[in-house]
Amino acid sequence: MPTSKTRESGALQRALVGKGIRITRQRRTILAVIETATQRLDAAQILRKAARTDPGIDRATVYRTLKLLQRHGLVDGLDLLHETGEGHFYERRAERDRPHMTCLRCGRVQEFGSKLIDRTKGHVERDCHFYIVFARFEIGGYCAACQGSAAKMR
Amino acid sequence: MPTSKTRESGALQRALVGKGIRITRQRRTILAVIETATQRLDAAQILRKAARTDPGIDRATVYRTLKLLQRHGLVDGLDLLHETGEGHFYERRAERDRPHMTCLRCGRVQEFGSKLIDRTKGHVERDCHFYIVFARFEIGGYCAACQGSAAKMR
DNA sequence: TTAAGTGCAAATATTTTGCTGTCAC
DNA sequence: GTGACAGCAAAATATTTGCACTTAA
Repeated sequence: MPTSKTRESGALQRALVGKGIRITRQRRTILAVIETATQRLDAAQILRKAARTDPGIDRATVYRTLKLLQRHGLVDGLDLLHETGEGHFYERRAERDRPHMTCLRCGRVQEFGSKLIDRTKGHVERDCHFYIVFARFEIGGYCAACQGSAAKMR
Repeated sequence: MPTSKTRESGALQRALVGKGIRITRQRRTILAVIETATQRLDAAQILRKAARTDPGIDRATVYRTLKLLQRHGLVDGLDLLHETGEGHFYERRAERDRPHMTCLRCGRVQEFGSKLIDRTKGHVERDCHFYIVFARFEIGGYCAACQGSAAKMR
């Protein structure tokens, strides 16, 4: 499964340092788990992976760290936002803030930029008096290469 | 509970009947709660609201009904890419394909329509040769009523 | 009638919290 | 040195399950 967009390693940690937040060994471990994750993880999975690096790490520390990251907008607690309704999963936030389209057949993800999206956001802020914290535009379908070979869509 | 936008009432129930699933008083109550909800509800909220109509209703029944609805794709539905466990929040499935904004403080969801979104989709289809199956545009932030009182995080 | 559904209570699972000793800065 | 943090254990929440009794179809 594709999509290997290199992420700036250590970005989360730098963000925390930039906010004057103390970095501990445990936090470093947890951040690394989240940064290198290839899929969304729930708290238990994060704990399990973190424990491979740091066996003594405690669940409470994981929960507290996730909450910290959420407060600072560095991860999305999907149970907060429920974008999927699935709940209690965590992932880095940045990835989803960029508009992207996912091919339902080959799984490839492409980003796209469009001024229209910014205009839409401006429109919402102005007309609805809504203060936007984040916006996601997500498209699913079939990419050029997969069209034609794409049979059914659920 | 006034829903400004009238949704076809009883649609969930009809869907279940259509699938040959038995309708009980408790299920009818729960479906009504979900259908008339103006925001996303978690299991406890659904239970509380359902209990106003049917005081004896049990949490286990709520959980079992939610699971049933999920299995049949009537609530929450699946996420597009990673399907997984269960969740904390539930909503009618149809809502999510429409552009909406969620207030991070009060949890209220408002839909909005914008021609700009359709234009963006057209743009993607044309320029990227991408066949769109679904598109979601989701905004999180603070609604007019919650602004100001929302400053704090910690 | 009778399989499916409900309530109840107890079992699990998940998340939070109070406290104390420790470590990052 | 000191205030923030981690670990531990216990509490608070949330969800699931076994079983006997009901009920929709």
